[in-house]
Amino acid sequence: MTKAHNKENIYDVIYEVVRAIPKGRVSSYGAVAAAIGAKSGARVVGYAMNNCTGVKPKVPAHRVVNRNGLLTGKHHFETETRMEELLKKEGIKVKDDKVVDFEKIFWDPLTELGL
DNA sequence: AACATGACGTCGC
DNA sequence: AGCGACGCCATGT
Repeated sequence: MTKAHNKENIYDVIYEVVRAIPKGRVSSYGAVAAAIGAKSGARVVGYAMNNCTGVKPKVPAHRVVNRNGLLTGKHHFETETRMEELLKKEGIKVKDDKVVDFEKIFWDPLTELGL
């Protein structure tokens, strides 16, 4: 298990960035990783997402996809369809487990946050 | 302390 | 263009 009472974990930073993603927008693990300083730690971002299942406030992990715009983590949600359902509900179109117009709705924290 | 795993990314074939 | 292998960082055993 985690350190529990540790502060400012790398996850907290990741959650913060993910929560900053506007509705109707999506981001990639690599982009978030770069935003937190771990540009090569895309895997760590995914790891954090896996742990965000019981994190407060709720983390919109469904807005985070891989570099291909593919919903690679849909299997980790409550249900496999949960992720695309949430995305569609926010106005994001999902086709074949892939985000439609991913490049257009892509939200880069490094740019949007002014980093 | 070392090995194995993972919701990724990039290079190579 | 599609598939495979290696590399990166953090976590768990």
